[in-house]
Amino acid sequence: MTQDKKTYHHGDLRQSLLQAATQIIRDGGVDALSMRKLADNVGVSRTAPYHHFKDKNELLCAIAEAGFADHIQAVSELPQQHPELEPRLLFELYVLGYIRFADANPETYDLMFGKEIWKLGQPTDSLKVISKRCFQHWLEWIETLQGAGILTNQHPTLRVAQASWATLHGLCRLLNDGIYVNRDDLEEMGKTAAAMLLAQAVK
Amino acid sequence: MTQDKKTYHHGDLRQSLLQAATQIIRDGGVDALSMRKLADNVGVSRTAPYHHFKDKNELLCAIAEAGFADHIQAVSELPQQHPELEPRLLFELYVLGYIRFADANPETYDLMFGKEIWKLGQPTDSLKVISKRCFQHWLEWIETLQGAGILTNQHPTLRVAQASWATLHGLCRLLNDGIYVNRDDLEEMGKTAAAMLLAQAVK
DNA sequence: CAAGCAATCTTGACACCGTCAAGTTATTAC
DNA sequence: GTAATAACTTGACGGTGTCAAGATTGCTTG
Repeated sequence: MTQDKKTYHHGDLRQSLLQAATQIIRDGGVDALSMRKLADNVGVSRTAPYHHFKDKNELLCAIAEAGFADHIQAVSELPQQHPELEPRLLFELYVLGYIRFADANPETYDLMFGKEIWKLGQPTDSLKVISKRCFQHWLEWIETLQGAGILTNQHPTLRVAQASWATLHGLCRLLNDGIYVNRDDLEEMGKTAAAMLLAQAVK
Repeated sequence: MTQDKKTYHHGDLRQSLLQAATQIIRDGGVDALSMRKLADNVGVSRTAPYHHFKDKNELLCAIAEAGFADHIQAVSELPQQHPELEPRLLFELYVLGYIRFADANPETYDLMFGKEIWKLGQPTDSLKVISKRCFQHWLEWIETLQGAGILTNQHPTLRVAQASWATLHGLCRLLNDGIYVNRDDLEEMGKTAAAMLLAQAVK
């Protein structure tokens, strides 16, 4: 896969690195990504990437950031794409969309919400910002649904948002990590989860 | 920390390894555990551990297994310790117990339900058995609660069990991985989650 | 257009890691 | 007591992230 060098200066190394890294991760998981292999893959020396990313952590943050951007965009489009849908169905669609994203990009999802970055590494400032924006988005929607009376009002918005997010997140993790939840159950699980969250509102 | 060797044969290396490994993990996380440091820590050569565990994966499985045993025992004791409690409160206690366990032993929890073993490594047969038993336990309880009418009957027991587990698991992961859920919110979060799951039953 | 400076990329080195192969020592079984 | 076996050792291999120092190039300013 090593491509022969043409010029001393690569030209657009940063972008090439991100692209190649994303591909490697998609193929073999985060653990398949090493700075050396990545560099070799792009056709530069082992330490060349360090001129564009302080360290591996920063590279991973950049990938996660792109993931958040994708996620936010996909989610933002939903209401506009289905303006006729009533809130409950839209909510279900959102839930399914969330789960499908995690299923389709398990490694990116892992990076976005995993301990690799948040606990072990140290999230970039820009990553912090965009991840917060992602949750904020959810929070606002939960508030809307609470207002519309289809989500419980008995708990603060923040709590409901956290709890519901946890449900989706937990589902995705169980699925992606390969324990307790089977891939075939995905769609049904998503609908069950959505229904259970919504059932809440009935007083 | 290296202790000087006394005899060529250690005597009870397997146990010592497990103990030391658990300690290392508790202190510095799973990533702080290396076979070499572990061996050094116990006072044997680098490859001595390999006579008791096929590889690192098997060691980790053994630790996770012990974690499951602890968890199952703690949970099994609950109903006996509080026989007077009504199911709803018992449920809340269970939820809080679950979360507290994850909070008190984040690294073990990670090992028990994380991809390190289930996705990347390969779970030991005995680990598979005990983890299944753990979930089975939960499943049976959910069934009981469904029977008592304090958990929804609108979805199959398996689905409800998966969804509720996912909620707890997701909460613990967000907390332990350091994203979206703060450690100070723990108790309140647990109660909210328990309440949201139970609110379900109201028809 | 030339000179110098900064950005980019290189090789070399270091300290780790998991684990295989082959040799050594102690314990156990006959 | 001797043979087999389990427990443990050192040596080695290929892999990792990343620091330091040097080479090459492109850009800026005079």
